Amino acid sequence: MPELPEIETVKLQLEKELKGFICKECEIVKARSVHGNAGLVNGKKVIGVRRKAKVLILDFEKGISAAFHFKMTGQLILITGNKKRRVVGGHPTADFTGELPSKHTRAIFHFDRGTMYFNDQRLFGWVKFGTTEEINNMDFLKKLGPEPSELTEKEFMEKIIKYKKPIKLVLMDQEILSGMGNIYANDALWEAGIDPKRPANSLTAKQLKALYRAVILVLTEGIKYGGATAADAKYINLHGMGGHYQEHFRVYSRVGEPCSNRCGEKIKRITLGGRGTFLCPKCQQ
DNA sequence: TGCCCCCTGCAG
DNA sequence: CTGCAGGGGGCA
Repeated sequence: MPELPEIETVKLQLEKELKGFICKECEIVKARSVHGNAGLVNGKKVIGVRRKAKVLILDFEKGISAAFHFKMTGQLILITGNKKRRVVGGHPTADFTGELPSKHTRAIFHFDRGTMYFNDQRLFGWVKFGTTEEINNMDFLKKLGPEPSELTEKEFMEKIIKYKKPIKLVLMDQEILSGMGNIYANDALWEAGIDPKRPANSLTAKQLKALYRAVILVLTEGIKYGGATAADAKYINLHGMGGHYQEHFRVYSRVGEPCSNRCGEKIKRITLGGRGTFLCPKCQQ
């Protein structure tokens, strides 16, 4: 799923595209993907688009909001009046080019100037409706830790050093630090030359500093390249997909390939916390 | 903190 | 067929 840079990309696009659109009706296709009262947005204008970690929030007039979590396979596809597919976010399924609604469509926003489809193949994602206050105060958002960019180097170091679990799991724990997922955590650890299995509290000050820089670097780069569309290059040319970070993966999904621009060792895949973990066994210690 | 689970679909 | 997928919750 989309991690912070992917959601940020969708946010930036929707901010330009969707502001001022009036939602005539929100149609629920799959009830289990929709929480709260979708009818709240009917007849209301979109006045803002926000992001908190991996959660995308649409603010409507009269104090109404809708929060999306894409989890692994969620996506939004906006088709404007001229039938052009404009804004997409999330998993690279055939839905980007196929008929809409697709079999993965879970909710449809019928706007005065276009239609937006919330698709989610694996049904892990959700959209939650409520008053803006209810959305702002929802448990999921309140439990999130700070995003890396909200911390100074010193604050980052003091926070990370408190945990003894593997550093990669610390980076991915949304209650400690929010926004990073599997791709960027893997790449940041390579960038900093740190073994993902290292207990966080065993890192030296020098390594923590390098990690802070690495985390900020890969997230910034992710946003700059419009996120990562997919690990597999075959998706790159699909219409409407703007992400290019996958062309800059350091180790993520690159098992067996050489540790490029560094030692040339073969990149290895292990499992950590149940997730695929990629590393260079030679230059990550 | 470490497992197992929620789902669907695709590649090997 | 098995294993794997950008997330996260619940359980011991």
